[in-house]
Amino acid sequence: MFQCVFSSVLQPLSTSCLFKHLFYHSATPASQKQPEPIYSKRTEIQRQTVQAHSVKLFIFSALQVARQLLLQQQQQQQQQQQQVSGLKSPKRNDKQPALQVPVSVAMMTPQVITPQQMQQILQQQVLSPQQLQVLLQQQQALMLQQQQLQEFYKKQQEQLQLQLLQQQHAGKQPKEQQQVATQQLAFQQQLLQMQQLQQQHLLSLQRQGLLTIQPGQPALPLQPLPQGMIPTELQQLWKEVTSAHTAEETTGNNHSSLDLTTTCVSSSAPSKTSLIMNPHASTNGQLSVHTPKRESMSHEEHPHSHPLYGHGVCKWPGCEAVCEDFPSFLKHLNSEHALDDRSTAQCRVQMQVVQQLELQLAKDKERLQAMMTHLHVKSTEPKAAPQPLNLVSSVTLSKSASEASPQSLPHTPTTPTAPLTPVTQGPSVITTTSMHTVGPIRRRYSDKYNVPISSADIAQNQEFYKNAEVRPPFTYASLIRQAILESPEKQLTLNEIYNWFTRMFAYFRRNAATWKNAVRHNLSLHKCFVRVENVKGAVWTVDEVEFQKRRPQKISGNPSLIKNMQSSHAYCTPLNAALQASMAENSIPLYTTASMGNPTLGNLASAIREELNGAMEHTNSNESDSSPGRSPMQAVHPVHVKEEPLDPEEAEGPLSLVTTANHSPDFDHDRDYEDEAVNEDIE
DNA sequence: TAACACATAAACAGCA
DNA sequence: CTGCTGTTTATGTGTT
Repeated sequence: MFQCVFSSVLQPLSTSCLFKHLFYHSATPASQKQPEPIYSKRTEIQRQTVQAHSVKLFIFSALQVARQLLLQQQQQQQQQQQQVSGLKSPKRNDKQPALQVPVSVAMMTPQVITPQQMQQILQQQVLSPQQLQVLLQQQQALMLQQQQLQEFYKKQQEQLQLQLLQQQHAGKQPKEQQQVATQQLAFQQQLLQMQQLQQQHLLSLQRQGLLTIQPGQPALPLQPLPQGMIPTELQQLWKEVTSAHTAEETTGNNHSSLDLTTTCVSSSAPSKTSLIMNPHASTNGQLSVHTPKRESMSHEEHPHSHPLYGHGVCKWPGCEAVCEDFPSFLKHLNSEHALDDRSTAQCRVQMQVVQQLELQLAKDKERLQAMMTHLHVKSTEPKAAPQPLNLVSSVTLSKSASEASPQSLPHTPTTPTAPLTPVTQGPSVITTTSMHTVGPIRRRYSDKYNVPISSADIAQNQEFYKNAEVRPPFTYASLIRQAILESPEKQLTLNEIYNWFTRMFAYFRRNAATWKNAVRHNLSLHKCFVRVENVKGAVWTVDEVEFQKRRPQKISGNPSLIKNMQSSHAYCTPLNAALQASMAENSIPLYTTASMGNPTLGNLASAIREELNGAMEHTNSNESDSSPGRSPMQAVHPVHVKEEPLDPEEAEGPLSLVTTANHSPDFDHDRDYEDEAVNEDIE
């Protein structure tokens, strides 16, 4: 369960409802402005962590030259002192007596060799002087790390104190604590990663035989951060620390021998957090070759490669503000996408989208593997580039992989918003939120090769297309038909079709003029769309006969596949079941009849049946020259034939299957339906 | 290369 | 006049 954190709403939400709910907040103005965008802050967090790490190693490298065995005693003394003082900075104890946020001592405990262990090692006399030196050097590095951590944490404590006081005066609402829980998690994760890094070092020492840990000694006291920290303060802390570490960056940036990204991904940390921390890591589970530091530096050196900026347009989800240059984009980013309720919620939505995509990708990969195994096809799935999920994507991959695969990295300068880019719809349709879907670029492919699958694809990726600004790989005609068929009365006004587009596809929430024009154009152009005059206006219906007529060219290849489909004697029910199973398996929350007031699944299933029938019908006609005009809907999906005279030019005799049922005088029902759907969405 | 399907842009008309 | 709706034409791209 989630809770909507918008200022006007505090509403418990399920995961699926959250998407819908948040969408209707998209117009909510930013309630408060803070200077730093979330993504930048995350990047800063990563960068600072790595930088701190690098600096520590650099300092250590400089120091180690002068260190000799004499350091043993000093180090032991140092450790003993720390143990006595509870490993807390004395200054912090002095400064934070009352309001100090509890800090886990264990978290601050370095994974260093205890004096007992050191003594043990020395007593064992099993180490050569060189080994001892190495050990001591490593130990020293850890000590430095630890000191850095302590200082860092102390600084945070101080800042936190200040922020607490400020907040008490400002009287901020407590729900803000939830709004930036993501940042808190990220911060905790970074600290945990630091710990794990130390842990890895310790383990490596163990592997080298340089260190033996006593059985009773907890080797890996990994403990989470206390939950007492207030995220808003952490934001400020990070900012402070960021500025404080800027000097270090200039000195230590050449010594980043340790990459926290590795720790980030290889650790058992939840991938969710990993994604938060490293948006550039491939969601495919592959490691990004870019360290966070390089990433942020690249942003500084090549500002136009900002993942949220491209083609002069802000790429923030749901935003398409035109920014002429990068500074204006930064200004826009800071002003419009500051750390406020909306941005945080959008960020969460994005996280959910990515999570869902990952889940789906994993499952579909598994499925693909099983299919390939079953079909005895050698798996050509490369491990370097994520493959598209569906067959539609696979079809397009051969053509578009070279240009689209870089889209899996947000670094690419090419950016979404195809309609804004007049050149092609090729790589531009992929957004940073849709790294997996490299494929569905050319809608016509899907329409031509996989019409039966496309509807299932719509259903299967419904949530995806609703939230990710990816161009759906379906033609306008298919989408319009889908919209009309999903309506309870199989008829929609133009405006309702518009609403369906925007509701079902995030992609169509921008560049309205373009796609609306295309919708109108398609409605007028294709005979399969029939305009029906009504008392209160005109509605559009689908003439299935005409729609099927334009099908023969669509499924042109792979007759064996179609034959296989035909051979399935009762394909409808299994398909429907498979569809539902697939949805359930992928844990994709779907509209249900109950939640939508709109039997989407049923309509989709019937649409699939229809399209399958249509495909096979035309295959039959191709093969056996059977009558092409007969609509499969007559057998599978009977509809009510309205006798009311239609447009005489469009009506095609008694076979016209225009679904104009229930033309009640009170035609406001359709508008009500829209509103109902919206309400259902919110709930 | 031609035919076709499709997307996109745009002009235009009718109407509220 | 403006905006919406609907029609039509032109153009470019990709596929067969």
